[in-house]
Amino acid sequence: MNTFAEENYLKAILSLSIQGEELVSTNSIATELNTSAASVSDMLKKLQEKKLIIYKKYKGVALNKQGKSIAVNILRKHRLWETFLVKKLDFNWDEVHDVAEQLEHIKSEELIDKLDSFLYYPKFDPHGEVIPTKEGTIPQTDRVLLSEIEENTNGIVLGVSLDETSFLQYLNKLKIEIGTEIQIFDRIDFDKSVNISINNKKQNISNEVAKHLLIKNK
Amino acid sequence: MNTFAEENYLKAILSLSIQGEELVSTNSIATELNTSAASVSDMLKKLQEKKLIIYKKYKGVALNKQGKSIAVNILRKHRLWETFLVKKLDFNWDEVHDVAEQLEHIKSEELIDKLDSFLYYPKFDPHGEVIPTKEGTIPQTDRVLLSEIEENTNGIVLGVSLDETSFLQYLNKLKIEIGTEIQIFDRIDFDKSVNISINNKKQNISNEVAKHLLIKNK
DNA sequence: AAATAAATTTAGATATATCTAAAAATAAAT
DNA sequence: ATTTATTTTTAGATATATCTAAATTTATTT
Repeated sequence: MNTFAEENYLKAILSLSIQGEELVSTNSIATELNTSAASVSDMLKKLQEKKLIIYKKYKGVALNKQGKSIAVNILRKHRLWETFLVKKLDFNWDEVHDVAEQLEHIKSEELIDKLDSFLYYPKFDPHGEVIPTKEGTIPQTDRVLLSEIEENTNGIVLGVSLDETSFLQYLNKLKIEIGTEIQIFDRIDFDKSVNISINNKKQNISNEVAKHLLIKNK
Repeated sequence: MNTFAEENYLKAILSLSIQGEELVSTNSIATELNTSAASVSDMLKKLQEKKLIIYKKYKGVALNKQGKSIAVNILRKHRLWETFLVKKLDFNWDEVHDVAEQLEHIKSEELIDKLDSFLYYPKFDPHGEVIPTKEGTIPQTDRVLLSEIEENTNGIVLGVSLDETSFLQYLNKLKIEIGTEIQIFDRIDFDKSVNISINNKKQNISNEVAKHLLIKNK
Protein backbone atom coordinates (compact mmCIF):
# COMPACT_ATOMS: atom_id res chain seq x y z
CA MET A 1 0.00 0.00 0.00
CA ASN A 2 1.29 3.46 -0.83
CA THR A 3 1.11 6.69 1.10
CA PHE A 4 -0.73 9.77 -0.15
CA ALA A 5 2.61 11.44 -0.85
CA GLU A 6 3.85 8.54 -2.95
CA GLU A 7 0.61 8.48 -4.90
CA ASN A 8 0.85 12.19 -5.58
CA TYR A 9 4.36 11.81 -6.95
CA LEU A 10 3.31 8.97 -9.24
CA LYS A 11 0.36 11.01 -10.44
CA ALA A 12 2.60 14.02 -11.12
CA ILE A 13 5.02 11.90 -13.13
CA LEU A 14 2.15 10.46 -15.16
CA SER A 15 0.72 13.91 -15.79
CA LEU A 16 4.06 15.27 -17.00
CA SER A 17 4.62 12.20 -19.19
CA ILE A 18 1.25 12.73 -20.85
CA GLN A 19 2.16 16.37 -21.38
CA GLY A 20 5.10 15.21 -23.45
CA GLU A 21 8.15 14.70 -21.25
CA GLU A 22 9.39 11.18 -21.91
CA LEU A 23 12.03 11.58 -19.23
CA VAL A 24 10.47 13.66 -16.50
CA SER A 25 12.86 16.05 -14.72
CA THR A 26 13.18 16.58 -11.00
CA ASN A 27 12.46 20.26 -11.37
CA SER A 28 9.23 19.82 -13.28
CA ILE A 29 7.94 17.46 -10.61
CA ALA A 30 8.93 19.99 -7.95
CA THR A 31 7.00 22.70 -9.79
CA GLU A 32 3.99 20.44 -10.33
CA LEU A 33 3.83 19.51 -6.65
CA ASN A 34 4.86 22.88 -5.23
CA THR A 35 7.78 21.43 -3.40
CA SER A 36 11.58 21.60 -3.53
CA ALA A 37 13.82 19.71 -5.93
CA ALA A 38 15.56 18.21 -2.89
CA SER A 39 12.33 16.67 -1.66
CA VAL A 40 11.70 15.26 -5.10
CA SER A 41 15.15 13.63 -5.18
CA ASP A 42 14.48 12.06 -1.81
CA MET A 43 11.16 10.66 -2.91
CA LEU A 44 12.43 9.40 -6.26
CA LYS A 45 15.00 7.34 -4.40
CA LYS A 46 12.24 5.81 -2.36
CA LEU A 47 9.95 5.12 -5.29
CA GLN A 48 12.83 3.42 -7.06
CA GLU A 49 13.44 1.19 -4.05
CA LYS A 50 9.76 0.29 -4.17
CA LYS A 51 10.23 -0.52 -7.87
CA LEU A 52 7.57 1.85 -9.16
CA ILE A 53 9.75 4.05 -11.38
CA ILE A 54 12.80 3.93 -13.64
CA TYR A 55 15.10 6.58 -12.28
CA LYS A 56 18.57 7.57 -13.46
CA LYS A 57 20.29 10.13 -11.29
CA TYR A 58 20.63 13.54 -12.95
CA LYS A 59 18.88 12.14 -16.05
CA GLY A 60 15.21 11.92 -15.22
CA VAL A 61 12.46 9.52 -14.32
CA ALA A 62 9.72 7.48 -15.96
CA LEU A 63 7.01 5.25 -14.55
CA ASN A 64 7.47 1.51 -14.93
CA LYS A 65 4.54 -0.79 -15.51
CA GLN A 66 3.50 -1.05 -11.91
CA GLY A 67 3.98 2.65 -11.21
CA LYS A 68 1.95 3.58 -14.24
CA SER A 69 -0.81 1.22 -13.23
CA ILE A 70 -1.05 2.88 -9.81
CA ALA A 71 -0.93 6.39 -11.28
CA VAL A 72 -3.58 5.67 -13.89
CA ASN A 73 -5.80 4.21 -11.21
CA ILE A 74 -5.52 7.38 -9.14
CA LEU A 75 -6.36 9.43 -12.21
CA ARG A 76 -9.39 7.20 -12.71
CA LYS A 77 -10.49 7.70 -9.14
CA HIS A 78 -9.94 11.45 -9.35
CA ARG A 79 -12.08 11.78 -12.46
CA LEU A 80 -14.83 9.50 -11.19
CA TRP A 81 -15.05 11.50 -7.98
CA GLU A 82 -15.17 14.77 -9.92
CA THR A 83 -17.99 13.33 -11.98
CA PHE A 84 -19.82 12.35 -8.82
CA LEU A 85 -19.34 15.77 -7.28
CA VAL A 86 -20.70 17.60 -10.32
CA LYS A 87 -23.41 15.21 -11.43
CA LYS A 88 -24.77 14.11 -8.07
CA LEU A 89 -23.80 16.75 -5.54
CA ASP A 90 -24.27 19.79 -7.79
CA PHE A 91 -20.79 21.20 -7.50
CA ASN A 92 -19.60 23.48 -10.29
CA TRP A 93 -16.83 22.10 -12.47
CA ASP A 94 -14.44 24.72 -11.15
CA GLU A 95 -15.01 23.75 -7.51
CA VAL A 96 -14.30 20.05 -7.48
CA HIS A 97 -10.56 19.72 -7.91
CA ASP A 98 -9.42 20.15 -4.31
CA VAL A 99 -11.97 17.76 -2.89
CA ALA A 100 -11.22 15.18 -5.59
CA GLU A 101 -7.52 15.49 -4.71
CA GLN A 102 -8.44 14.12 -1.30
CA LEU A 103 -11.02 11.57 -2.40
CA GLU A 104 -8.70 10.01 -4.98
CA HIS A 105 -6.60 8.52 -2.18
CA ILE A 106 -9.39 6.55 -0.53
CA LYS A 107 -8.48 2.89 -0.68
CA SER A 108 -11.29 0.56 -1.72
CA GLU A 109 -11.62 -1.05 -5.09
CA GLU A 110 -15.20 -1.99 -4.35
CA LEU A 111 -16.02 1.63 -3.60
CA ILE A 112 -14.78 2.75 -7.00
CA ASP A 113 -16.55 -0.10 -8.81
CA LYS A 114 -19.81 0.83 -7.14
CA LEU A 115 -19.29 4.53 -7.74
CA ASP A 116 -18.59 3.83 -11.41
CA SER A 117 -21.81 1.85 -11.66
CA PHE A 118 -23.77 4.51 -9.74
CA LEU A 119 -22.63 7.09 -12.30
CA TYR A 120 -23.58 4.78 -15.22
CA TYR A 121 -19.96 4.15 -16.25
CA PRO A 122 -19.12 7.65 -17.47
CA LYS A 123 -16.48 7.93 -20.21
CA PHE A 124 -15.59 11.57 -19.56
CA ASP A 125 -15.33 13.70 -16.47
CA PRO A 126 -16.93 17.15 -16.08
CA HIS A 127 -13.90 18.77 -17.71
CA GLY A 128 -14.23 16.57 -20.76
CA GLU A 129 -11.20 14.49 -19.82
CA VAL A 130 -11.40 10.80 -20.56
CA ILE A 131 -11.80 8.50 -17.54
CA PRO A 132 -9.27 5.62 -17.51
CA THR A 133 -10.75 2.14 -17.50
CA LYS A 134 -10.75 -0.27 -14.58
CA GLU A 135 -8.18 -2.25 -16.54
CA GLY A 136 -5.80 0.68 -16.45
CA THR A 137 -5.89 1.98 -20.01
CA ILE A 138 -6.53 5.57 -20.98
CA PRO A 139 -8.85 5.53 -24.03
CA GLN A 140 -7.47 7.70 -26.80
CA THR A 141 -9.58 10.40 -28.39
CA ASP A 142 -8.93 12.46 -31.50
CA ARG A 143 -8.58 15.80 -29.83
CA VAL A 144 -6.20 18.59 -30.65
CA LEU A 145 -5.02 21.32 -28.34
CA LEU A 146 -6.20 24.75 -29.45
CA SER A 147 -2.54 25.78 -29.25
CA GLU A 148 -1.73 23.31 -32.02
CA ILE A 149 -4.82 23.38 -34.16
CA GLU A 150 -4.75 24.15 -37.88
CA GLU A 151 -5.69 27.72 -38.80
CA ASN A 152 -8.97 28.61 -40.52
CA THR A 153 -10.98 25.67 -39.24
CA ASN A 154 -14.01 25.12 -37.08
CA GLY A 155 -14.14 23.06 -33.92
CA ILE A 156 -15.97 22.10 -30.78
CA VAL A 157 -14.55 22.38 -27.30
CA LEU A 158 -14.34 18.82 -25.98
CA GLY A 159 -12.58 19.49 -22.75
CA VAL A 160 -9.78 21.06 -20.77
CA SER A 161 -6.49 19.56 -19.70
CA LEU A 162 -6.07 21.69 -16.61
CA ASP A 163 -8.13 21.52 -13.49
CA GLU A 164 -7.34 24.78 -11.76
CA THR A 165 -10.02 27.03 -10.36
CA SER A 166 -8.61 30.27 -11.76
CA PHE A 167 -8.36 28.75 -15.25
CA LEU A 168 -11.87 27.32 -15.22
CA GLN A 169 -13.33 30.54 -13.91
CA TYR A 170 -11.63 32.43 -16.70
CA LEU A 171 -13.23 30.05 -19.20
CA ASN A 172 -16.61 30.78 -17.68
CA LYS A 173 -15.92 34.46 -18.23
CA LEU A 174 -14.98 33.80 -21.86
CA LYS A 175 -18.23 31.82 -22.23
CA ILE A 176 -16.24 28.76 -23.16
CA GLU A 177 -17.66 25.47 -21.97
CA ILE A 178 -17.73 21.89 -23.15
CA GLY A 179 -19.63 21.72 -26.44
CA THR A 180 -19.04 25.35 -27.37
CA GLU A 181 -18.53 25.77 -31.11
CA ILE A 182 -15.62 27.93 -32.12
CA GLN A 183 -14.08 29.18 -35.36
CA ILE A 184 -10.31 29.33 -35.48
CA PHE A 185 -8.83 32.10 -37.64
CA ASP A 186 -5.11 32.50 -37.20
CA ARG A 187 -2.23 32.18 -34.77
CA ILE A 188 -0.01 35.13 -33.93
CA ASP A 189 3.66 34.27 -34.40
CA PHE A 190 4.89 36.60 -31.70
CA ASP A 191 3.05 35.22 -28.67
CA LYS A 192 1.40 32.09 -30.14
CA SER A 193 -2.01 33.44 -29.21
CA VAL A 194 -4.98 32.33 -31.32
CA ASN A 195 -7.75 34.43 -32.84
CA ILE A 196 -11.08 32.69 -32.66
CA SER A 197 -14.74 33.57 -32.59
CA ILE A 198 -17.49 32.25 -30.35
CA ASN A 199 -21.05 33.01 -31.48
CA ASN A 200 -19.59 35.39 -34.06
CA LYS A 201 -17.76 37.29 -31.35
CA LYS A 202 -14.06 37.57 -32.11
CA GLN A 203 -11.61 36.90 -29.29
CA ASN A 204 -7.90 36.47 -28.81
CA ILE A 205 -6.89 33.47 -26.71
CA SER A 206 -3.42 33.41 -25.18
CA ASN A 207 -1.16 30.43 -25.76
CA GLU A 208 -1.27 29.75 -22.03
CA VAL A 209 -5.02 29.16 -22.27
CA ALA A 210 -4.98 27.52 -25.72
CA LYS A 211 -2.55 24.89 -24.41
CA HIS A 212 -5.25 23.56 -22.13
CA LEU A 213 -8.26 23.55 -24.45
CA LEU A 214 -9.09 20.29 -26.16
CA ILE A 215 -10.80 20.77 -29.51
CA LYS A 216 -12.45 18.39 -31.94
CA ASN A 217 -11.86 19.44 -35.52
CA LYS A 218 -15.05 19.59 -37.54
CA MET B 1 -6.37 21.88 10.53
CA ASN B 2 -5.85 18.55 12.23
CA THR B 3 -4.14 15.40 11.02
CA PHE B 4 -5.95 12.10 10.54
CA ALA B 5 -4.23 10.74 13.64
CA GLU B 6 -5.36 13.66 15.80
CA GLU B 7 -8.92 13.30 14.51
CA ASN B 8 -8.90 9.60 15.31
CA TYR B 9 -7.79 10.27 18.87
CA LEU B 10 -10.52 12.87 19.38
CA LYS B 11 -13.07 10.49 17.96
CA ALA B 12 -11.89 7.69 20.26
CA ILE B 13 -12.12 9.93 23.31
CA LEU B 14 -15.65 10.98 22.30
CA SER B 15 -16.67 7.38 21.76
CA LEU B 16 -15.37 6.30 25.17
CA SER B 17 -17.03 9.28 26.84
CA ILE B 18 -20.36 8.36 25.32
CA GLN B 19 -19.83 4.80 26.54
CA GLY B 20 -19.72 6.15 30.04
CA GLU B 21 -16.14 7.04 30.99
CA GLU B 22 -16.26 10.64 32.19
CA LEU B 23 -12.49 10.64 32.56
CA VAL B 24 -11.13 8.55 29.71
CA SER B 25 -8.03 6.51 30.56
CA THR B 26 -4.89 6.21 28.48
CA ASN B 27 -5.25 2.44 28.31
CA SER B 28 -8.81 2.46 27.02
CA ILE B 29 -7.79 4.82 24.21
CA ALA B 30 -4.86 2.54 23.39
CA THR B 31 -7.20 -0.43 23.21
CA GLU B 32 -9.75 1.47 21.12
CA LEU B 33 -7.10 2.56 18.63
CA ASN B 34 -5.02 -0.60 18.68
CA THR B 35 -1.91 1.22 19.71
CA SER B 36 0.38 1.43 22.74
CA ALA B 37 -0.25 3.41 25.90
CA ALA B 38 3.03 5.23 25.25
CA SER B 39 1.78 6.49 21.89
CA VAL B 40 -1.41 7.67 23.53
CA SER B 41 0.52 9.62 26.18
CA ASP B 42 2.55 11.28 23.43
CA MET B 43 -0.53 12.28 21.51
CA LEU B 44 -2.44 13.50 24.54
CA LYS B 45 0.40 15.89 25.27
CA LYS B 46 0.09 17.24 21.75
CA LEU B 47 -3.67 17.55 21.81
CA GLN B 48 -3.41 19.45 25.07
CA GLU B 49 -0.93 21.86 23.53
CA LYS B 50 -3.42 22.39 20.72
CA LYS B 51 -6.05 23.05 23.38
CA LEU B 52 -8.47 20.37 22.27
CA ILE B 53 -8.61 18.31 25.46
CA ILE B 54 -8.45 18.60 29.23
CA TYR B 55 -5.70 16.27 30.29
CA LYS B 56 -4.37 15.56 33.75
CA LYS B 57 -1.36 13.29 33.86
CA TYR B 58 -2.10 9.85 35.33
CA LYS B 59 -5.72 10.92 35.85
CA GLY B 60 -7.38 10.82 32.47
CA VAL B 61 -8.63 12.98 29.67
CA ALA B 62 -11.83 14.66 28.51
CA LEU B 63 -12.66 16.69 25.42
CA ASN B 64 -13.02 20.42 25.85
CA LYS B 65 -15.55 22.40 23.85
CA GLN B 66 -13.43 22.73 20.73
CA GLY B 67 -12.23 19.13 20.82
CA LYS B 68 -15.76 17.87 21.24
CA SER B 69 -16.95 19.97 18.36
CA ILE B 70 -14.30 18.46 16.09
CA ALA B 71 -15.00 14.92 17.28
CA VAL B 72 -18.76 15.24 16.85
CA ASN B 73 -18.22 16.60 13.37
CA ILE B 74 -16.13 13.58 12.43
CA LEU B 75 -18.82 11.31 13.82
CA ARG B 76 -21.35 13.20 11.69
CA LYS B 77 -19.22 12.75 8.60
CA HIS B 78 -18.66 9.08 9.35
CA ARG B 79 -22.36 8.39 9.68
CA LEU B 80 -23.34 10.43 6.65
CA TRP B 81 -20.80 8.58 4.53
CA GLU B 82 -22.05 5.24 5.83
CA THR B 83 -25.55 6.27 4.88
CA PHE B 84 -24.35 7.21 1.41
CA LEU B 85 -22.52 3.93 0.98
CA VAL B 86 -25.53 1.84 1.94
CA LYS B 87 -28.34 3.90 0.45
CA LYS B 88 -26.72 5.01 -2.79
CA LEU B 89 -23.90 2.60 -3.52
CA ASP B 90 -25.61 -0.59 -2.31
CA PHE B 91 -23.08 -1.62 0.26
CA ASN B 92 -24.24 -3.90 3.05
CA TRP B 93 -24.33 -2.35 6.50
CA ASP B 94 -21.54 -4.65 7.64
CA GLU B 95 -19.17 -3.58 4.86
CA VAL B 96 -19.08 0.17 5.20
CA HIS B 97 -17.11 0.85 8.34
CA ASP B 98 -13.56 0.71 6.97
CA VAL B 99 -14.31 2.90 3.98
CA ALA B 100 -16.18 5.42 6.14
CA GLU B 101 -13.15 5.52 8.46
CA GLN B 102 -11.24 6.95 5.53
CA LEU B 103 -13.95 9.19 4.11
CA GLU B 104 -14.66 10.84 7.46
CA HIS B 105 -11.31 12.66 7.23
CA ILE B 106 -12.01 14.41 3.94
CA LYS B 107 -11.91 18.14 4.57
CA SER B 108 -14.70 20.13 2.95
CA GLU B 109 -17.68 21.53 4.76
CA GLU B 110 -19.45 22.14 1.47
CA LEU B 111 -19.03 18.50 0.54
CA ILE B 112 -20.77 17.35 3.71
CA ASP B 113 -23.55 19.91 3.34
CA LYS B 114 -24.21 18.73 -0.19
CA LEU B 115 -23.96 15.08 0.78
CA ASP B 116 -26.44 15.67 3.60
CA SER B 117 -28.86 17.31 1.17
CA PHE B 118 -28.33 14.56 -1.42
CA LEU B 119 -29.33 11.99 1.21
CA TYR B 120 -32.41 14.06 2.23
CA TYR B 121 -31.01 15.01 5.64
CA PRO B 122 -31.07 11.55 7.22
CA LYS B 123 -31.49 11.39 11.00
CA PHE B 124 -30.07 7.90 11.46
CA ASP B 125 -27.30 5.95 9.80
CA PRO B 126 -27.67 2.38 8.49
CA HIS B 127 -26.84 1.00 11.94
CA GLY B 128 -29.63 3.02 13.52
CA GLU B 129 -27.21 5.44 15.15
CA VAL B 130 -28.28 9.06 15.29
CA ILE B 131 -26.44 11.44 12.96
CA PRO B 132 -25.12 14.55 14.75
CA THR B 133 -26.40 17.86 13.44
CA LYS B 134 -24.38 20.38 11.46
CA GLU B 135 -24.47 22.53 14.60
CA GLY B 136 -22.61 19.86 16.52
CA THR B 137 -25.28 18.41 18.76
CA ILE B 138 -26.09 14.72 19.09
CA PRO B 139 -29.89 14.39 19.22
CA GLN B 140 -30.93 12.24 22.15
CA THR B 141 -33.21 9.28 21.67
CA ASP B 142 -34.97 7.18 24.28
CA ARG B 143 -33.14 3.97 23.63
CA VAL B 144 -31.99 1.42 26.15
CA LEU B 145 -29.22 -1.07 25.73
CA LEU B 146 -30.48 -4.65 25.72
CA SER B 147 -27.91 -5.29 28.45
CA GLU B 148 -29.77 -2.87 30.71
CA ILE B 149 -33.37 -3.34 29.70
CA GLU B 150 -36.11 -4.26 32.16
CA GLU B 151 -37.06 -7.94 32.23
CA ASN B 152 -40.38 -9.23 30.86
CA THR B 153 -40.94 -6.48 28.34
CA ASN B 154 -41.24 -6.13 24.58
CA GLY B 155 -39.09 -3.95 22.36
CA ILE B 156 -37.93 -3.05 18.89
CA VAL B 157 -34.31 -3.06 17.78
CA LEU B 158 -33.51 0.55 16.90
CA GLY B 159 -29.85 0.20 16.23
CA VAL B 160 -26.41 -0.98 17.20
CA SER B 161 -23.67 0.87 18.98
CA LEU B 162 -20.81 -1.07 17.44
CA ASP B 163 -19.73 -0.97 13.85
CA GLU B 164 -17.60 -4.06 13.53
CA THR B 165 -17.98 -6.51 10.68
CA SER B 166 -17.86 -9.65 12.83
CA PHE B 167 -20.53 -8.26 15.16
CA LEU B 168 -22.87 -7.18 12.37
CA GLN B 169 -22.47 -10.48 10.57
CA TYR B 170 -23.35 -12.31 13.77
CA LEU B 171 -26.52 -10.22 14.00
CA ASN B 172 -27.40 -11.20 10.46
CA LYS B 173 -27.03 -14.82 11.54
CA LEU B 174 -29.29 -14.23 14.55
CA LYS B 175 -31.84 -12.59 12.19
CA ILE B 176 -31.59 -9.40 14.17
CA GLU B 177 -31.89 -6.24 12.15
CA ILE B 178 -33.17 -2.72 12.65
CA GLY B 179 -36.91 -2.87 13.27
CA THR B 180 -36.92 -6.46 14.52
CA GLU B 181 -39.44 -6.99 17.34
CA ILE B 182 -38.18 -8.89 20.33
CA GLN B 183 -39.56 -10.12 23.64
CA ILE B 184 -37.27 -9.87 26.63
CA PHE B 185 -37.72 -12.56 29.29
CA ASP B 186 -34.98 -12.56 31.88
CA ARG B 187 -31.35 -11.84 32.52
CA ILE B 188 -29.01 -14.53 33.85
CA ASP B 189 -27.14 -13.34 36.93
CA PHE B 190 -24.06 -15.42 36.28
CA ASP B 191 -23.01 -14.10 32.85
CA LYS B 192 -25.48 -11.23 32.35
CA SER B 193 -26.81 -12.88 29.21
CA VAL B 194 -30.40 -12.17 28.22
CA ASN B 195 -33.13 -14.59 27.19
CA ILE B 196 -35.28 -13.19 24.42
CA SER B 197 -37.42 -14.43 21.58
CA ILE B 198 -37.59 -13.31 17.99
CA ASN B 199 -40.62 -14.46 16.01
CA ASN B 200 -41.44 -16.78 18.90
CA LYS B 201 -38.02 -18.39 18.68
CA LYS B 202 -36.25 -18.33 22.03
CA GLN B 203 -32.61 -17.29 22.07
CA ASN B 204 -29.92 -16.46 24.59
CA ILE B 205 -27.96 -13.30 23.87
CA SER B 206 -24.59 -12.82 25.56
CA ASN B 207 -23.90 -9.66 27.51
CA GLU B 208 -21.15 -8.84 25.00
CA VAL B 209 -23.77 -8.64 22.25
CA ALA B 210 -26.56 -7.14 24.40
CA LYS B 211 -24.26 -4.23 25.29
CA HIS B 212 -24.36 -3.09 21.69
CA LEU B 213 -28.04 -3.48 20.86
CA LEU B 214 -30.19 -0.36 21.14
CA ILE B 215 -33.80 -1.16 22.01
CA LYS B 216 -36.94 0.94 22.16
CA ASN B 217 -39.22 -0.19 24.95
CA LYS B 218 -42.78 -0.76 23.77
C1' DA C 1 38.51 23.70 -23.34
C1' DA C 2 37.85 26.39 -19.42
C1' DA C 3 34.51 29.12 -17.02
C1' DT C 4 29.94 29.99 -15.77
C1' DA C 5 25.24 28.79 -15.06
C1' DA C 6 21.60 25.62 -14.16
C1' DA C 7 19.86 21.44 -12.46
C1' DT C 8 20.19 17.83 -9.28
C1' DT C 9 21.69 15.36 -5.35
C1' DT C 10 23.50 14.89 -0.65
C1' DA C 11 24.03 16.28 4.16
C1' DG C 12 22.10 17.65 8.08
C1' DA C 13 17.66 19.44 10.46
C1' DT C 14 12.86 19.52 11.74
C1' DA C 15 8.10 17.73 12.55
C1' DT C 16 4.79 13.89 12.93
C1' DA C 17 3.59 9.51 14.65
C1' DT C 18 4.88 5.50 16.07
C1' DC C 19 7.56 1.83 18.91
C1' DT C 20 10.13 -0.75 23.05
C1' DA C 21 12.13 -0.59 27.41
C1' DA C 22 12.73 1.71 31.66
C1' DA C 23 11.08 4.83 35.20
C1' DA C 24 7.49 6.89 37.85
C1' DA C 25 2.91 7.29 39.77
C1' DT C 26 -1.28 5.24 41.24
C1' DA C 27 -4.16 1.41 42.75
C1' DA C 28 -4.78 -3.04 44.95
C1' DA C 29 -3.48 -6.62 48.11
C1' DT C 30 -1.52 -8.47 51.97
C1' DA D 1 1.32 0.70 56.03
C1' DT D 2 4.31 -1.93 53.09
C1' DT D 3 4.56 -4.60 49.31
C1' DT D 4 2.99 -5.88 44.85
C1' DA D 5 0.68 -5.10 40.67
C1' DT D 6 -1.15 -2.08 37.30
C1' DT D 7 -1.26 1.98 34.79
C1' DT D 8 0.90 5.74 32.83
C1' DT D 9 4.68 8.50 31.45
C1' DT D 10 9.36 9.38 29.83
C1' DA D 11 13.56 8.31 27.28
C1' DG D 12 15.53 6.94 23.35
C1' DA D 13 14.76 4.86 18.47
C1' DT D 14 12.75 4.37 13.95
C1' DA D 15 10.20 5.69 9.69
C1' DT D 16 8.04 9.22 6.68
C1' DA D 17 8.17 13.53 4.47
C1' DT D 18 9.67 17.71 4.35
C1' DC D 19 13.18 21.76 4.43
C1' DT D 20 17.73 24.77 3.67
C1' DA D 21 22.37 24.96 2.44
C1' DA D 22 26.26 22.90 0.42
C1' DA D 23 28.25 19.80 -2.92
C1' DT D 24 28.11 17.62 -7.24
C1' DT D 25 26.86 16.81 -11.93
C1' DT D 26 25.34 18.36 -16.33
C1' DA D 27 24.51 21.98 -19.69
C1' DT D 28 25.70 26.36 -21.73
C1' DT D 29 28.76 30.18 -22.84
C1' DT D 30 32.56 32.43 -23.91
